[in-house]
Amino acid sequence: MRGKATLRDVAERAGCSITTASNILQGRSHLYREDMAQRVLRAAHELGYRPNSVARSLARRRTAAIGVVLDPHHVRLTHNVYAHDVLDGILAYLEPRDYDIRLITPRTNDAATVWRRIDNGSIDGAILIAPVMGSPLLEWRHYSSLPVVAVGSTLPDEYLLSQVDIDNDAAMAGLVEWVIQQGHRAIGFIKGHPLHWSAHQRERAFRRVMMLNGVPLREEWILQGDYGPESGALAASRLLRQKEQPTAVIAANDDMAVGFIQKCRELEIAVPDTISVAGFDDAYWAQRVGLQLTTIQHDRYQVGYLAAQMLLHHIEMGDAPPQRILIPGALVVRQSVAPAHALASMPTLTTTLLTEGGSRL
Amino acid sequence: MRGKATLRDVAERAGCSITTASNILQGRSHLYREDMAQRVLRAAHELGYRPNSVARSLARRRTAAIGVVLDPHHVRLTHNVYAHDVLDGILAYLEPRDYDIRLITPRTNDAATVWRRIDNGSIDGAILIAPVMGSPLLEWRHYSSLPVVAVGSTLPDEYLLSQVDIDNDAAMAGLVEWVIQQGHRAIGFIKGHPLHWSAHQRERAFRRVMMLNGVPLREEWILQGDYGPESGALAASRLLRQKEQPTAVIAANDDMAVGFIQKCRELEIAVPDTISVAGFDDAYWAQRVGLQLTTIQHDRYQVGYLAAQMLLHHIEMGDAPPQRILIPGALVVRQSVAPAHALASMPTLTTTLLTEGGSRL
DNA sequence: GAGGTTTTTAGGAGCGTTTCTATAGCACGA
DNA sequence: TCGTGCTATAGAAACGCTCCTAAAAACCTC
Repeated sequence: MRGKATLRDVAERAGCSITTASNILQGRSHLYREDMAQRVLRAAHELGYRPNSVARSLARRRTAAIGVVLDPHHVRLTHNVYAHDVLDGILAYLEPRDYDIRLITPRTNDAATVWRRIDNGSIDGAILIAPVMGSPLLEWRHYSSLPVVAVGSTLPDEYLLSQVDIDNDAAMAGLVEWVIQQGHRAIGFIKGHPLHWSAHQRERAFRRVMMLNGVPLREEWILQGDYGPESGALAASRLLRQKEQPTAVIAANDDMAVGFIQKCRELEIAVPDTISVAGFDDAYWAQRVGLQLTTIQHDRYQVGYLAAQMLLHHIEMGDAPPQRILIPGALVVRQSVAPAHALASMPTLTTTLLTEGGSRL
Repeated sequence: MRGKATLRDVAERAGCSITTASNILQGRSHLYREDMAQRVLRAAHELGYRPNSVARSLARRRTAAIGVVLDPHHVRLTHNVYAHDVLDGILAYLEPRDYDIRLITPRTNDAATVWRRIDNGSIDGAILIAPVMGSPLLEWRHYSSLPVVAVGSTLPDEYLLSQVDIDNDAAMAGLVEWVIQQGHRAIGFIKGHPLHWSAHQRERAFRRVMMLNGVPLREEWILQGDYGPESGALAASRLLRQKEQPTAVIAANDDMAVGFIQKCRELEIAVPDTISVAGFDDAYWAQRVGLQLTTIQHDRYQVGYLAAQMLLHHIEMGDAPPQRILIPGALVVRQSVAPAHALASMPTLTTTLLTEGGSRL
């Protein structure tokens, strides 16, 4: 019984036409006499009428739903911690605006299948979560004319995709700068996953700031990782086996930094006394485990929130030119990095410094 | 141009009726002559035709979408770690079956609004993520006739909801039993969030097994927590301030156990040498941080997978009676619990023991 | 070559809304 | 008495698809 009452039923019970019922239920009751409006509203209430959103979408040619598309590369949502916070931000923005969210996780690279699942009339626009290099999703403009915003990957302009991301370059630059200021001249780096744009941006910033400060870059101290903690541990065992070793290591993310530190503990190498370690991301779990990781904090929630906002704007405005928002990160100084030559005097308070602001395309 | 070709366009181009095009594109080409089928398929391909899923849903009276509903209580998805794994399992089952997922996060308790958002014809069924006590979602049967499966909360039978959950009772019983077998007779407990069914079930199992084994229950060692790490730390400072202290503490989840251990470290109390600590859940982040937490591992992914399977079954079968699946947990022995009187001989290998199996309603 | 079967194709009524357009009914001034 | 301009309401055509039913075409058979 419930959930099956249709507009026709309401109209019938109120003794009016479907048009009338529709108008009044959409809030246009000023068009009608007071008592008519009351009759319809009451009828709807008595029948427990709920408008069928599918029929409405068809008639309106708008679905009031947006798709959140996970790159096929991120096989499991779980393993993409990034996505959770972003999703929260998206939900927070969209929920009060009565938009629905469709979670789309293509598990194939077959273009026809992927696009049939994404652009089949069921959404008004989409947010792409961290598309990686070579992802079929990057060819969006080629397969779909739906508005779209990419988050978590700062993409080259030629893709013509709107984007919201953290400012990887500026944030990493600030971190490296700071480490150098701590007196370190022998600094290693653990790279992120080679298919992630962010990995390259963070590495590039590292190299640039090192050069600019005249600190020698030693390739044997720049190790490949994949953003996973195990790869950090692996990098540690590789690095610490070398004859000469850096006094500080910057990992492209916290997970690898934690893996690195774990391995150091196993090998009984003191952090930060013997070697300083910095991370990036300010991962939730790394914080509450007493590692006191010096890292870059950034607001993933806000990334999602702004992405949703930008997407709705695109949906309403029709095709606006692609836009890019970069959100600045903040350096969080904890205790995993010590001054290079004054190991005794470590900062005891947790300090937060803003790195330089974001930029716009 | 793209994404706008309609069935009519395809039919026109292939020189046939809409019916014919529809049938062939739905795979019923055996009804037609080979060349007709080819013509239609080619036309569709040339036009880049993609069936409009909204229109299809309306006509078929099935949406091929299910809703994943987060309890309003879990304000942020992020803070509900549980949900991620479950969602992964759901996605894994549903994606290959061409079902869509709608993420629904009601942020209000107003019934009309909540149900207008959930049961408005846009989904064929729903999975409820960990509804808490007093949640409006529990009145599902009262507001909706859609098939539904609850996960993460083992609910009383009277709600008439199908469920998939881990077997909190059996798993906790196994853990407590094991701790007692390690020789502990002075055991404390940190309770989970009072609105979560699981918190009560875990506590009840703790009390029962203690009684059954004739181990004295000391209420001053049974502390209220809320599943968050801070509440574990708080419990630690409360407990460790007492004149008499337990030799082991069981926390209702890992987050609290970790908070507890952190606080112990601060207070320079050795774990497990002075006090043993066990957790529950085998949280991802607790593992890779060197805490070596003895805990209960359970397969949240499978919970999601089975819930999705059960839901689809309900959708296809019409109203089957509510069903309940409880998945057994596994005791993972690491190093945070030491034998009560032989602190030197701790297990060095990580061992996994299955607790007793699940049960069915 | 008429009647009967079977194969192949088309017609058209939904599905539940929205929305454009039309039409009563009525008061008004000219 | 006749438009004119309101206000309050209804009709009906979409939206793009599915699917039940029926018609047309082809193929037999005697």
